[in-house]
Amino acid sequence: MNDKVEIMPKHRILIVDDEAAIRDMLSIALDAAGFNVLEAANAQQAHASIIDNQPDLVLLDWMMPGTTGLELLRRLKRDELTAKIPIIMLTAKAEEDSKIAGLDAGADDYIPKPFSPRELISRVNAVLRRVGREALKEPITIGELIFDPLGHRVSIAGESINLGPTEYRLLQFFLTHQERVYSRGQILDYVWGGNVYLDERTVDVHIRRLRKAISVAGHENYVQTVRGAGYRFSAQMSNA
Amino acid sequence: MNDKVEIMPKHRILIVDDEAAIRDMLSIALDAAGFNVLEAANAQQAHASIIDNQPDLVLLDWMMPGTTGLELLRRLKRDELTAKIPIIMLTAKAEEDSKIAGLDAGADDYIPKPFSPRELISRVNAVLRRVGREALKEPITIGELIFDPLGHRVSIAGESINLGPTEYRLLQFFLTHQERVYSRGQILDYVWGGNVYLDERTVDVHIRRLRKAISVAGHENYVQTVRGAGYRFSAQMSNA
DNA sequence: TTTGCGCTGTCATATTTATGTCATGTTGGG
DNA sequence: CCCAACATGACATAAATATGACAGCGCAAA
Repeated sequence: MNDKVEIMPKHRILIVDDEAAIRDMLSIALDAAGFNVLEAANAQQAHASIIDNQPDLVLLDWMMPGTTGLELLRRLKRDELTAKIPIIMLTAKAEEDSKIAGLDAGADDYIPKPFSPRELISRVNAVLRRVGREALKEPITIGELIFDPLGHRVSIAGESINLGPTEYRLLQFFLTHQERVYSRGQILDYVWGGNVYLDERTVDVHIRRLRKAISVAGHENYVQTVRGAGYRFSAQMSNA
Repeated sequence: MNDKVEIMPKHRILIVDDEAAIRDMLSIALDAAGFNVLEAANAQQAHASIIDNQPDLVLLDWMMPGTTGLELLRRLKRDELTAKIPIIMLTAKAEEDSKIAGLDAGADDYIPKPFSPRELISRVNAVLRRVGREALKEPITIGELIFDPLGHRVSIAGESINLGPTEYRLLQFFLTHQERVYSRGQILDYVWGGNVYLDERTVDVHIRRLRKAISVAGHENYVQTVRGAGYRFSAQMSNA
């Protein structure tokens, strides 16, 4: 058997609420429950933080000055890159309407105020468990290449492939964003995380390492160079 | 200097409202803002006008006798041909319900009555801008040729075509400006960018490279030479 | 604590690809 | 039939990317 003693990395939770008091309350409760807490006071901050920090879950207040929670929710769900981040709406309105509209727009759960910290934590965990299962569910197969998120393993034609952490994330990113060109800057943002300052050429090097790793058979040209634009992962071989 | 006097074609806006007074008010405001205005007094007229005139945007009253705005909205969004036309709902109901239902059904924005002409114009422009941006990401298909901006890929009959960055931009320019002649100077400006000094003959060379690249089958004469004037991209083959 | 090893990011250098210009061949209209 | 306009292939150069090497770092085993 394998070493399953892996430490679960702390989940990052972003709290979006215009009232500092509520943010503090939530923050304390979530922190005590072992989460990593981020905060934003409005939709703009929230959006920036989501791009930068890629939180695992967003707690989103329904009513906010300026862009409302619902609008932000829709915007997030419209963008492919943020669409899969689970959202829990918080609302003081006890009406069914809000609940339905929120869920329709893609919220994963809905917590009416007032709520107890216990209930909050329980719902958060429930949503994380659910989406966790879904996100990690099926391995991604492409030709002979199998990417198994559960086992954190990549194999080609049965042979297990050795990838460094960065190459693993890079491959995961590509597999979940196929047939589309990404600039080096974008790749740095999505694979390395928002606020790193790195030479863009670093991407080239990791691309090369990834290519080398998966080039066991003839599986090289999945990762394609698009001159002047960036890189693209494509299942459809570009040759005849 | 060059002839940069390109005329922005007026956007066509369809107003759908059963009250003539409101139609007039909207019409005047939109006309003053430089839009081309169409009108319809009920859902049937509206539907016919949308099919016939392909407006760039529809202003749709929520409450109308007979088929309501919401029903028309749903119908339009169901039909592939009209699904992409942006719709702004107008409503007297200030309730969240309407807003949510409208947005859920696919409306692009929602303006509660009463509203100022200024707000109307601003929202219309905002929606048109957003839709315009999104349109840039849509693949362009012309015969067997597919131009996919997101994948940064051009293919003919399924086969991927190899283009240099400049040829790619040149093709993109032509695809978004079809059926019109552009001088070499104009093409230099649009494709190379304003401040380059290059021999105009350079355009010829790139035109040739583009032609060669897309001439896999018989797809050559999309790019047509107009003696003494420049070049034109035309989908309708000019043979025979 | 020390040692060793795998990972990373950065360079300098090699390799590939794209670009603009030129010389020369073709074409079309008057 | 002639001339101006356009097409084409070749080429030197510039630009972008690939590659191999390397040193610092963190972590885990000894």
